[in-house]
Amino acid sequence: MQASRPFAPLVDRLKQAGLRPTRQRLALAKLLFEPGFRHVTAEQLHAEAAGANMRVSLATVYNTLHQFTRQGLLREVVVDPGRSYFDTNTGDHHHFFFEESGDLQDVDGAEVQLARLPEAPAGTKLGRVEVVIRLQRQK
Amino acid sequence: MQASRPFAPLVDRLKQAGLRPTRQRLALAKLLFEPGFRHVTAEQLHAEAAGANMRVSLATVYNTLHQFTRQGLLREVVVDPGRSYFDTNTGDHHHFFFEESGDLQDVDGAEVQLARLPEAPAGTKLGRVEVVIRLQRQK
DNA sequence: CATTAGATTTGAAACATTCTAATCTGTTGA
DNA sequence: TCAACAGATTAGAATGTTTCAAATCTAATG
Repeated sequence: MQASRPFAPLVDRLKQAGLRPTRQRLALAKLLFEPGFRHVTAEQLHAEAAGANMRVSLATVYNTLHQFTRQGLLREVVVDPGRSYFDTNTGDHHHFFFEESGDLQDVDGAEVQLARLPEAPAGTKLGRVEVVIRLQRQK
Repeated sequence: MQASRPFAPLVDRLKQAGLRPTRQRLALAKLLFEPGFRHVTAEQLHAEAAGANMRVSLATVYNTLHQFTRQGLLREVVVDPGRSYFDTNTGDHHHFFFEESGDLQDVDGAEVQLARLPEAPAGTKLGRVEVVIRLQRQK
């Protein structure tokens, strides 16, 4: 009955992604995936880990975020020049971006309908289509 | 008959935007707006200016790009972590992003139809809606 | 043409991110 | 169980982009 061990789901998730479940990766996975969907920067996650008495270097945080992204456990969101956000929601969705605060919020994929899209130019194939809805504070 | 003077259109454009038509701003405006629509980074524009024997510091390039953006002469496009592109096309359009090369290409606004969009959350109002179509090399 | 608000410049600083080389640790198979 | 090794982690240096600060310059005005 593996499912009753506290870390088993995360361990399995890492193994399925082809990543060794090391102490650091497990700690970061815990911070990332247990609280529900989140958007974090590397620096934020590093600070959180430090706050929770997990010793993880910033370089490892970067490595881990990129590995997780490459394996489809995270999605990188680029909306803010000079800072990358990583999104734990890898499903079909888009984003509200609050320009004032720099915050991101998920928008369910069903709430955005793309009725028409151009074809991919010759020699390329369509990847992800990202919709960012920028918001300003109402005045 | 001002319109016959070579720099008059650019001078007017800057003045209308409330910006003093200084030597540097005119030189950069010339590089940006005369060849048609373009996507440039600060570093690229600085190199171009240097190549054309225009003495402009990198700080001024950054200042100018941001001022032009604030005044609606340019549009900032964020697709690449750690680098900002500035687009001289400020009309209704979206972008192809070639992940392999990092190149951007305009997609006319009419080629993308957003049939459904969520409402802006309370206290905010809709800004720009950006659609980025990521492309991978066909294999 | 003198004044001055605004623009420009250089160089340093601030940031985020990546790299490097040394050390450590899960995993594997004996 | 444990030795061996591929892979992971680390600190700190390095890189690249962007911003800042203070001194100098210049376009616009009267």
